[in-house]
Amino acid sequence: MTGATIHIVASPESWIEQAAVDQLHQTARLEGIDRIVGLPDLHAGRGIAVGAAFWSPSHVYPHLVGSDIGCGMGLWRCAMPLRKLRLDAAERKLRGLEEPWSGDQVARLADAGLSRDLAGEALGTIGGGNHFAELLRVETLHGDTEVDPAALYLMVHSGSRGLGHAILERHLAQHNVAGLIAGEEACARYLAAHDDAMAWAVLNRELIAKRFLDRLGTTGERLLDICHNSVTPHRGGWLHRKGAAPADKGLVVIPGSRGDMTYLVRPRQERADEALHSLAHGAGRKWSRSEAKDKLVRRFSIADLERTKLGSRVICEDRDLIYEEAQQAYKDIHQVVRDLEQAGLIDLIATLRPLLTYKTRRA
DNA sequence: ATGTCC
Repeated sequence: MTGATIHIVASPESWIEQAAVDQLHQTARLEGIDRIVGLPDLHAGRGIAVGAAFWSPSHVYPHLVGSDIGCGMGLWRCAMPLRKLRLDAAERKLRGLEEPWSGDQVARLADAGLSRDLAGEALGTIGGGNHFAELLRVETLHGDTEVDPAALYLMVHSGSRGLGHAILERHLAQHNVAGLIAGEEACARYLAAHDDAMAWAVLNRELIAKRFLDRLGTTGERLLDICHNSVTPHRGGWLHRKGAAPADKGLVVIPGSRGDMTYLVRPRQERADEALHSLAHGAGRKWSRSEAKDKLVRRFSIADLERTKLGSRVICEDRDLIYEEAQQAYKDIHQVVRDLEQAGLIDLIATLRPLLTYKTRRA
């Protein structure tokens, strides 16, 4: 009945909070959950640990995916070379990304195979929490790679905004946290809505990147887009990823906190199954939002946090949010990536340095 | 996380 195996990918040097491990054990009791993997960025969430993958041969559990269905990372190589970037000018030009996108939503939705009913004010906007759009440059190349060190890069972290939230709310109102049986109609309905939210989130990141690059007077080429909140068919069952990047969808970016490095990595396949074909999706929280605010508000001014230890800039005019999302609230990304490397799950391609992060101009 | 809760 409670036979799920739990495997945590983390070296003894990595600190994993007990509350998160306890949450994995709670989730292991759900009917039909066979295997659980915690990644090195594992941390406690609201009931469900973040940085984990859950496999079931028989059940789909929407609350294991959470409300931000399709949330993930996109990475673009900008047409504008790094040497042309003027940070002061860029900072002035970057504003208004919270406003609704005035382009042809219906056409873009149709291209993505989505109904015009999914148009709305949130499409093309970053949102709150840990979401951002960030300019980066190559810090280090690891071995032979086609990554261009003279290029400027844009990374976008966002999701399905109110759409995924509404899909989960609708499910919970009917079923609470009971699982859906694969093959039954209610399950198919959820999965159809989930897949729409995933496609919507991919389009959202695309539009955010387009708007961001428009303001800088340039264009970009998308190098990758990966979702870290999803449930997908896997080996005859269902693989839920809650803050876990897929290791079977090509290159992956693993972002540090704003103010630390981001890694571009290539998943290795030999031992991928041990980690349920999943990778860490970032540094992982060390402190909850409220802890971060309490600890940091006495030590740092807003101006302090608008410049990071790497000298990058953070545009975040929401003063609660800039404390909640400060780099100090996150674990060490270098250790997280070392753990994945040691576990034989990745090869490093490049380390990317943040230059400017846009979160919100909404005060 | 949230066309977000006070």
